[in-house]
Amino acid sequence: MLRLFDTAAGTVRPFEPRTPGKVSMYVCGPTVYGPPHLGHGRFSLVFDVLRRYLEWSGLDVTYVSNITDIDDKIIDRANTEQRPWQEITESCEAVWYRAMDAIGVKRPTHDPHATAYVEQMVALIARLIEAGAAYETSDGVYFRPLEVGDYGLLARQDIESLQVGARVDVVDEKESPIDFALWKKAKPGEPSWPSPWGDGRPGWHTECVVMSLDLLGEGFDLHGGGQDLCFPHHENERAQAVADGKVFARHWVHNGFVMVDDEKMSKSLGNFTNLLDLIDRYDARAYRLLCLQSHYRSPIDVNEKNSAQATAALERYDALARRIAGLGDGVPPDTATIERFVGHMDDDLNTPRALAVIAETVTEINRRLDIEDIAGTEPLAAAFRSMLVAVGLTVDDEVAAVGDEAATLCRQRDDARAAKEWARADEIRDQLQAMGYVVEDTPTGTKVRKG
RNA sequence: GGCGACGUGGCCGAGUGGUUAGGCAGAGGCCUGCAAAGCCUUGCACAGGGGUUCGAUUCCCCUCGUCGCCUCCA
Repeated sequence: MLRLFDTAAGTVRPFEPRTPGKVSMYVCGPTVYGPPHLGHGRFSLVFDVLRRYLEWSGLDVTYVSNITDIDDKIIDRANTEQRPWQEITESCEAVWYRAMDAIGVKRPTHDPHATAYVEQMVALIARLIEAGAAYETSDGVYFRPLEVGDYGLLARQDIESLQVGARVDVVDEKESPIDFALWKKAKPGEPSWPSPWGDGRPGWHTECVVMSLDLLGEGFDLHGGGQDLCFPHHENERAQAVADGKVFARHWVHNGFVMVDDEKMSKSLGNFTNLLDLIDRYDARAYRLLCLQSHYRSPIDVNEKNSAQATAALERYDALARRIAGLGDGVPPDTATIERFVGHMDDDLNTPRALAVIAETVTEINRRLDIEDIAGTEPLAAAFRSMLVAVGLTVDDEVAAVGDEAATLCRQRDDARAAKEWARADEIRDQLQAMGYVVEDTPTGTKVRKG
């Protein structure tokens, strides 16, 4: 059984879905005002791995991840660029999904947009006012965290220290510095929606409360995001749900931060924090492998060296995939291997350990193939493929189609080698390498692939 | 000021009170016509100082260092 760290409990505990066999998870998605960065990439990959692993385990997963398309930053950008804000949100969303597709993140089951939920948000805010958890001021509606008994649960701080530490400017009409806006009354020129408190727009955190409960229902299984979302975002979502008398998420999962090399290095790295740049420079799978190589709750450092290392590691998987093409199809995966893998994955998603099992399996398969133990290889090959599916890693087992010219050279080289004309064979190899191919001799003749 | 995380061999990164993580890179060997791929072998590792213990990298305390959060950040 899967055990996961739960931020609210502060400890690893069993992950028990509300309905056996089904999992409902909500992962806070992007605010669409700019290109996705490495942090977006990490949380997307971490929760994609979790989702795939659950599905691989036979569970039916409903995965909801929102698109926040109402936000001050969107409005700012629209004003700065003199463009309609919808144009910004639409183009950013397109870029977002392009990046997600590139790194192999499955599309969510539902991707609710904040703009489609304004009415429900207004209704929630009205109920919160009625319940005494929120109050209207001249510029909006504010929430009173002090009304929520266990406020600070996710932040792991008590409410007093939150008040003492609050760095926000105290707005005159706010009762407490920790109160936050649920509704912002519109200023001239701002996009707005009607409400009992005048035209305006939703404030903070409300959209996720409404959308998660609408699509997943009360007491949904898991709510996730980056560690920076613990507070204030998730804390405030939870506070609103609690104040509304709702049972909210049963399990809170947060992934660690992404570090990029310090300023000294970043100069040479350029705009390295942009996810699209990373994909551009390295194998698109490399970032997933990097994320898998460290535990999801640890910080990871992304830099050129790590990315290059991950890319090199992928080649080993690809090489094996080519070697076992056609082997092990329809054969049950090796039980002992899968059990070890599952044991590590179930242990709070210990992907580094799980990856070690995969690496050991690769070695074992190669060893058996070296001695032509095909029968012994097949269950391991099946296990290898299965484990990759579980973590969402793809391998390239295609011997890439090569041009006619290269194919001809391969045949000529085979002829030369058969005739033991080594100088001629080496010459042709040099030629192929100059064309950008990696040349390998195999029992079935010269094989080339793009290096 | 408050809360929290972390410091492991050339690099990345798991883990454990006494026994091999794993990957990448390096060295040697096997295989190969030579390579490539693959396999085998190989590396005073656990920030520093105390303490508990028969024994600590692993538990406790302190120090140093790095980092995150404390209301609009994934």
